[in-house]
Amino acid sequence: MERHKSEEMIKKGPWTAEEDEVLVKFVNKYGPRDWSSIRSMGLLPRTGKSCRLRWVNKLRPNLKIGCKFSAEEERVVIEMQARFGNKWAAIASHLQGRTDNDVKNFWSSRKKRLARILQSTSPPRQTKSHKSKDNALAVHEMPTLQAPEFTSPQMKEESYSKFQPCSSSSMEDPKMIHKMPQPNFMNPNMANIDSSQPSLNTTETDTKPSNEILLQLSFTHLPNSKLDLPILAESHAEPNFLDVFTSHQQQAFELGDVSQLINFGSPFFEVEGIGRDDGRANNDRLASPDSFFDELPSDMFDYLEPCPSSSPL
DNA sequence: AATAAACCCAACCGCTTCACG
DNA sequence: CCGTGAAGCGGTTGGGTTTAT
Repeated sequence: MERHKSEEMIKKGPWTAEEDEVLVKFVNKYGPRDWSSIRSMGLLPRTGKSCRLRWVNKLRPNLKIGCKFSAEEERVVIEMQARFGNKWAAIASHLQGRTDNDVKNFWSSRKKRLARILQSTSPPRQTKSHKSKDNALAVHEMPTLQAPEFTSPQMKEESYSKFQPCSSSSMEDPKMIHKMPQPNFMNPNMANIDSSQPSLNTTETDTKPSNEILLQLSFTHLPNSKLDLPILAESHAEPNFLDVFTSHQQQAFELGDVSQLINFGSPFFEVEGIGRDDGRANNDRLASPDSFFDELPSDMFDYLEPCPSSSPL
């Protein structure tokens, strides 16, 4: 296969120790910028993009290389993902020594683990004819889950101030603070929901945006894997925990098992009109990391020993 | 011991944003 | 204001490693 000469000039694939050395020397000399000049100067046959990525993910100082996420880190990731969506860089900026890639990989591996757990504990799949797409269509019948309502600017501030970026993170960028996603629950990117999926927002979404659901959060509040689980949609396909969640909710709803329905909900979001205790909004439950974490399925996260090289957050 | 499944992670790609001329 | 290139970001993939059967 004949290749264009310019393509041959660009190396791809794993980095060698020699390349790393060159890159580190470059950064030490010029700083972490002008990545494209690494190639133009003839130092490395890599694109600037590739160089930057290598530096950010592997070579920059104070990275926690080969160190699994601690319980505290898991907690931060879970909470921040619930609040802000898949803003991996923003989340990583709050975790010392972690990169967006780390957070992203962590999250997706837990997602896969979740899918597998659900699949392995689900009852035999129904036939296609029985199941049908009614599941999806019935979604709009779901009760509306409510995001915590910021009744005052102070509440909102307090909510954000819980997450301060790690000051020592070399990844930190002053711009990042401004770029920290706001809890715009109307932003489709926030929900980590495949755009092909039916929206779970019920009607009136545009009238009460701040109250609408952030459904991907529910992934962290799975029922215990030993419990009966919803019938998975199309188990030959990639399990989608949106499906799982909605079908579980629907199942509970259809069975009139309100307690199960609520328990599957999120501490951040309450079922509208159905309080956990007395029907009122349980503000004292909102955003409580401890209670939040206690509800996670025990086998979803590792809670590993703190990394020896990590400093307490 | 062999194999499959699950897990982990490095790296790439495409898109968006931003700065600058 | 507009075009362009650099940088940043999120999604995805592929391959190596570990664990389970």
